[in-house]
Amino acid sequence: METDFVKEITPKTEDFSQWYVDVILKSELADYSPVRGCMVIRPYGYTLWENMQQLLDGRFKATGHKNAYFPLFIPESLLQKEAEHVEGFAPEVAWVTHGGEEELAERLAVRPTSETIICNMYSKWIKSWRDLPVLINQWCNVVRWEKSTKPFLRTAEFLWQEGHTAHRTAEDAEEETLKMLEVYRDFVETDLSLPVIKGRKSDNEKFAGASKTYTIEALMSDGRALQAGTSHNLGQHFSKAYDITYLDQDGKLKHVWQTSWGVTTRLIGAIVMVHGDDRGLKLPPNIAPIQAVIVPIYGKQTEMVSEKVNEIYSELKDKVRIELDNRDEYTPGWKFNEWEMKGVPIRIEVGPRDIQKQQVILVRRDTGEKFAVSEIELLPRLKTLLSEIQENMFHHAKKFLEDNIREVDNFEEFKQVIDEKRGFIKAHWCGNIECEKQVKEQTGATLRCIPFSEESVSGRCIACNKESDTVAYFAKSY
RNA sequence: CUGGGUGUGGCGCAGUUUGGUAGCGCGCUUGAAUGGGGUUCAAGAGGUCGGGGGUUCGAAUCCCUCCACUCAGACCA
Repeated sequence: METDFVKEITPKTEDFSQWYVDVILKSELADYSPVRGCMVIRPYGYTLWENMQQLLDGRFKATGHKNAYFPLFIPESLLQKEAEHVEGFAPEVAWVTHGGEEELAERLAVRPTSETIICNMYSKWIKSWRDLPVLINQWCNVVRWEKSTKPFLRTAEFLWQEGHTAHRTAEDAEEETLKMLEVYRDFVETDLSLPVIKGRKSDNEKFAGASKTYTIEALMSDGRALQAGTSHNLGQHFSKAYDITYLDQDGKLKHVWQTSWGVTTRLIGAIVMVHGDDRGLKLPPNIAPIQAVIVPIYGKQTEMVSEKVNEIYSELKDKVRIELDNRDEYTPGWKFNEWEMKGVPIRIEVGPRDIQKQQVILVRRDTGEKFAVSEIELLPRLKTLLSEIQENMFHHAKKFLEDNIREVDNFEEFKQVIDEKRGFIKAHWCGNIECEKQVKEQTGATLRCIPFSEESVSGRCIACNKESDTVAYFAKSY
């Protein structure tokens, strides 16, 4: 029945990729642009991003970080100082070679990430143990010349935030790395209603130039995993390459210990893929650009209804993010579909019958539930309903995640689950990179993370069958 | 980057096999009625057929080439 509502959206079960693109275009989150691999984030999508930024930025400030801005361009010589890092990013760096008609003496990289230029500045700024820690975040765009792109999940240019910190000791850096991972988990689970698995990346999957990479992994509703945020302990790799030293209390010159961490507009893709359905988007109330929409039903009493909806609107407009849809050229039914497609959490219907009974009709986007509420109770009911929806969306997604984690202890079963069900596979792993590669080659699944939460249980490596007490999550991923 | 698919008003498509100067639905504009799950009627506007080159009297249609989007892989947030 659902497909009858919005005909422009391909059903999820018919073609998940097409469904995803349809939802993004029709709901006006984004559109393709004339530039290869680059999309336009439209006002509706950008407002969503601004809401996300605000909630994240508050958390960064609360943990002592400050925002700054570093240049878009990075001189080639600077980029090349940390070998592993360059090697990792080289294939996807965009280069500026000319200024006007004149060829530059040195090429400039368009930042794929800002470790190198930030480290360069840190080496100037940091002199003493008293200067530490340095806790800086930057909101910006970065460019990675991707071979194949998909709106929000992978584009040549994307928006993100990157935190870069410098610490006195290895322990401080590790603590910061884990603290920010937890900030991400809290934000993504609380405000985006996206349940995640927290863990560490294998050496093979870690960030180019990091000692350790921690990750939060989410599961899309087609059973593929998505890396939703990463936090890196950079150790002293960069401080040695970029000469960031401080004079410690003991009079010795030492290299700082660093971290970096980031999340991107990719999270918007995750919101679409986890919560969306055949009718379109479903947005968590905490970040929804519009939390509730009023749809008037005029009937023959245009004036009376118009007066009432205006009254309700002005009463609520400072208390929730609300919109009054008083367009005359569309029927109520059309509007219902439109706002459902755009994922607005609550719809408020007001018609002549309701006005008589001094009530309004509320409809939930997450469950489709429809019920009457008296006018007096509208505001408090809206508030509680918004948080109910926020939580319900989380629990719904959490159940899906839990239902799609399968424990497997032999390779045949592993292959079968990946082919037939997808989702996360929990299996023992000996820690050997060869075993990890074998799994990838033969099943297409990658090692997503080594979870924090598992107590060590001994078993046998899924690939080589050796004794192992390490458990890992594997999945096909975006 | 490898392999498949697609490109024709804003969107979805027909027309391409067999060359003859572009059509349908939706949307858009104007007006009227309608209004509790994509409402109806009437009148309009809108296209160098993805780009370039070639064959031909004549190309959306045949040939070459480039590009974009998309799907499945490889690489990555």
